[in-house]
Amino acid sequence: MTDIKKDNTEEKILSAAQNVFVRKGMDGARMQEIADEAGINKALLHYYFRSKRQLFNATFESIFCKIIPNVMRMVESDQPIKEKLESFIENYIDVLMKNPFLPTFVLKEINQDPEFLAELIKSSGLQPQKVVEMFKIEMEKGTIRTMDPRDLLINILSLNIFPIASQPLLALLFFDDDPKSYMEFIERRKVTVKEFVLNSILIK
Amino acid sequence: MTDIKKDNTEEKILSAAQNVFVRKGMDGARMQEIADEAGINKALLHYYFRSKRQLFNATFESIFCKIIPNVMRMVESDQPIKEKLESFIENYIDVLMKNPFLPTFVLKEINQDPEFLAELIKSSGLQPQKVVEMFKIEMEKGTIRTMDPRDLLINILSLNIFPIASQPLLALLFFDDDPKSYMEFIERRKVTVKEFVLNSILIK
DNA sequence: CCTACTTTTGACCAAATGGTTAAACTACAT
DNA sequence: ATGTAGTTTAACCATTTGGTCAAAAGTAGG
Repeated sequence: MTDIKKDNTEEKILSAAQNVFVRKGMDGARMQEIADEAGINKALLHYYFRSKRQLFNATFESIFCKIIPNVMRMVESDQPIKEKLESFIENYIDVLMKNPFLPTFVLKEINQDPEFLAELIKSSGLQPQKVVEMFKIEMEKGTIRTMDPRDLLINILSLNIFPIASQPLLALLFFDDDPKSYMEFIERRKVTVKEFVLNSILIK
Repeated sequence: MTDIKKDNTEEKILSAAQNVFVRKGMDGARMQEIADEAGINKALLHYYFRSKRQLFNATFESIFCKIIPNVMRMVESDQPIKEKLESFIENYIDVLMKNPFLPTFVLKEINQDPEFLAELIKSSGLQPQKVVEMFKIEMEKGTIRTMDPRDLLINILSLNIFPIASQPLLALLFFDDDPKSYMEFIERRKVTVKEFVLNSILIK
């Protein structure tokens, strides 16, 4: 029983912490609010995670891993480049749509603890060089236009992430502040971003 | 004399507030730190701006206006679309490079006070519809590929802003955490983003 | 020099906040 | 039953924080 109980409350805490931290950010979040959201006593937070910082870092890690992972799947697949890119963009936008606040949160807190972030990236299995290498090879094969492969990857990430991270502003500017029609717009981007990118780089 | 002195300290406060708020965010910033940075007494902050919120809003407004303005210049110019887009992208990346923390800051605090943001946009003279209209006309003329004009504008903004807003992360991932070589990369993007966009939409 | 004013300051306050501690509770093994 | 280990809680604490206030300092005109 002991272990089950422990895991249970630890999960409750982490989940509550995610909600609160994502809404309020590291500095804006209150330990009391997290405790309330988890339905437990505040001292218990410190029992499981010693300090606010540690709780925050644990939270950040779990969120960060959610948004990052599937870059690598693109590299390992053996489809032709066009299909690789298509499924990558589509999947990625899909993941972001299901967690629309996470990109904002990550951007917000990127500066908080640089060493921790570096550590996190190292241990996350992310290997951007691999992706860059793959693009290089395709360029040598002549399937896509020659350019700095880092530009290509960063462009794709920009097109995927930014419109979601800045949703409140863009929805206000272009969609009458209606989140629903903005999300429909993002849904359509699964197609339009693919077209935009492929039109730019594909050699026919 | 009265007015000059007043403007002076008010400016000092605003400038100090910008530094601190941009570094620490709304919640992380301390009134005392802002006062120190401005070299004045903390009570004076409340004398000029009644509350932290008001000081923050004033700060946000002044920063927001810095990054937003030159969208409209693109519309009003009478160059052909290709040149319009080229100079827009180049100018915009240039502005962002000179204020690399501002995009992060705006993204961070976009959620803080939605009504205030809406007010701000209204009074800022921003008219995204105008830009959208312009793109539509060009598509009808057949100079650029047909697509949702909002997509086009948002794509360009994404490609310009995101790489700067997420500098700390991207520099860590692709540039050995060396800010200098990352900024050189951004400088090169003045050219490569133009190519990327024009390649995608221009009809030759 | 005096007066009316604005600007600036130091001292102060109540509330909030992250964190601690000692006691109570739980479940299991002996 | 009793002891023991981990878990949970209420009460508490030191510090920080945004904000106030009355008095001092500065300023300009009469």
